[in-house]
Amino acid sequence: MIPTPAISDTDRMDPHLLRTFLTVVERSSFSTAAEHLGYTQSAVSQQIATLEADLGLQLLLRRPVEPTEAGRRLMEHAGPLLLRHDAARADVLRTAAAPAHRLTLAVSPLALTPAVATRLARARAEHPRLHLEVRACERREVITRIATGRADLGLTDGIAAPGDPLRLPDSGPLTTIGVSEEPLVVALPAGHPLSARTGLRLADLADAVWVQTPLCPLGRLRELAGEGFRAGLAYHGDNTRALLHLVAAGHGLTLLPASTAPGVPLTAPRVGHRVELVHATLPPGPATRLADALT
Amino acid sequence: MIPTPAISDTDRMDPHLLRTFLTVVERSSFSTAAEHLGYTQSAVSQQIATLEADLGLQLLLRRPVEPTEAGRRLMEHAGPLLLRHDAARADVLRTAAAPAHRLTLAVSPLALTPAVATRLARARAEHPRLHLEVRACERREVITRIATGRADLGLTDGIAAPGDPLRLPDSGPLTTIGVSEEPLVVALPAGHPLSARTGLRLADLADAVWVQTPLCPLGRLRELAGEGFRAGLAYHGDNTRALLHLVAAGHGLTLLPASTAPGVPLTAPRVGHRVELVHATLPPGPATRLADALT
DNA sequence: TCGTCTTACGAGAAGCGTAAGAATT
DNA sequence: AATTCTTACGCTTCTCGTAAGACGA
Repeated sequence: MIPTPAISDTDRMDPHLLRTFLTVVERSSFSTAAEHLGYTQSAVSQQIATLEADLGLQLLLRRPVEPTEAGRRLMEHAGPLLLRHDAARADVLRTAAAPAHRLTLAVSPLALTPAVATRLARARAEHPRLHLEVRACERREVITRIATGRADLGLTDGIAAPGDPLRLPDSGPLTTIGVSEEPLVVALPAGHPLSARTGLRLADLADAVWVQTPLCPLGRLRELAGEGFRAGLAYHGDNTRALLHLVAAGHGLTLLPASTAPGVPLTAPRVGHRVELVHATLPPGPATRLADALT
Repeated sequence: MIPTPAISDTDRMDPHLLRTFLTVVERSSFSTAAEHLGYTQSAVSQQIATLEADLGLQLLLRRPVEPTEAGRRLMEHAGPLLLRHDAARADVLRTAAAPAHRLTLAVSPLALTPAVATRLARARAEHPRLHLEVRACERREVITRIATGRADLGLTDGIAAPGDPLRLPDSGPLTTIGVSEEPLVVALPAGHPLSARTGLRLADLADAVWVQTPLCPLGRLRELAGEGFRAGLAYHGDNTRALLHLVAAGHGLTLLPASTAPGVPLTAPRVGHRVELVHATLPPGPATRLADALT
């Protein structure tokens, strides 16, 4: 057990220190982080020193800059903490914001499936006066944008067992509603041993080599189906066509929503592609109406 | 949408301001909060003013002190945020803590069922040199104690559909393992109309009047079974015998684990009582061994 | 008038930038 | 020698406490 003083130590470890720490670790550099944050190198150095003194632990190794064990632990907390922090701020400010007639919808790369696009068209038809702005972004950024008020609505997608909700990062009370589900298909190169199989099992998939890409995160597959899913080439873009080319060339397998990978016949067992609508507590007005229409 | 500056506004709204705000709202008083936190009334006043100026919103009405709409919104965020904050700190500090041979186990009032107590005895028998200290506390405090390092292990209980995990407040990465499940029984006074029923349905329960008590939170029942569950008398203690006396006297119904309410024959449909073991990432040592033995 | 919150003001601390100093490559 | 982090030092800003003021009950 860790001894704790009367009420709480809490009142150190300020957000700006955590943000600086996070930036330093991400960039592996005090000076670059300082530039990025608008501080001097000196200030960053002092902030890290304050943090380390406060906790009584070394958080970073210098030259090269790299987190220690304790630093890695703090890393895991700092991100979510700052997200919740920004989310709280945005949520409070939302109470005072005037209902806008221009709505921003953040969408992750694979969220705009044909079914979802159709639904969106129908919803817009019901509210013709509404200016809707769609902004594509990374999957995790959808949540961030909603939480921090940089988008009013969001569409995220992910892999889940049919009927199950997605596991989204925690940023306070967000409403999520399932909008669409469809099968996932297994993309593999011509002549791959699995393409001959008829009864496909999860274990077969786990033994293969997979392209490592945010479009089909291997970590999530392991969560759902146990270990395995060896990582091959990493692809960091959001272009499914390019991804399929990589698969065809034998760099590894991947899973994609059936509608995104036409002509791929092999359905993945036990898992599907799910799209969810995400939003914070909406002010009554066009945002609410659009959200309702989408559901 | 809310306009956002370059990187982030985050670096205001410091933890200590949130803590002060929370305390002021809880106590509905600046002066009492100040005393409790070890500040002057003046300091608290200034802190609240800072917070309000930063957000550009009034958070509190004065005389009587009461949160505004925005204030209530901030309230909902402040608690969880501070919990995560303390949890992060404690988790980092744990990396450096020496493995202790005295373990503290926090338990909620209904967590120590006969089955769990037996299990605990067996686990202790496997590790005879271990000093174990059991600390009873409120249900939500179990999580707080674990997260902030004021306990090494915890046992919480709650109501859940059979097989489902409990819904615990978010305070970062905690490990939870189901330890025991048993039926819930419906305690009701002699001669109550429901006692004659044989096929009991949830809807019947929702129509009745219930004793409002942390031992059987009505909010949780509504989450699981829809609205209804009218609140009767409120009982704030943790004494199940006293609670059963209140039920017998007709103040309302309640649900209790079968082993806690001997002689009550009526099993609640669709929901059960579940006990979970909770802990943070444990240092290798006695804590880990005990946790394993409990599972 | 009493209790309670706000405001004014001064003392101390904290935080940042400049600039010089180490340490590593 | 160049780069990068740390330290010294001064300045500014912040924050708190004391004390006086305002506002309600």
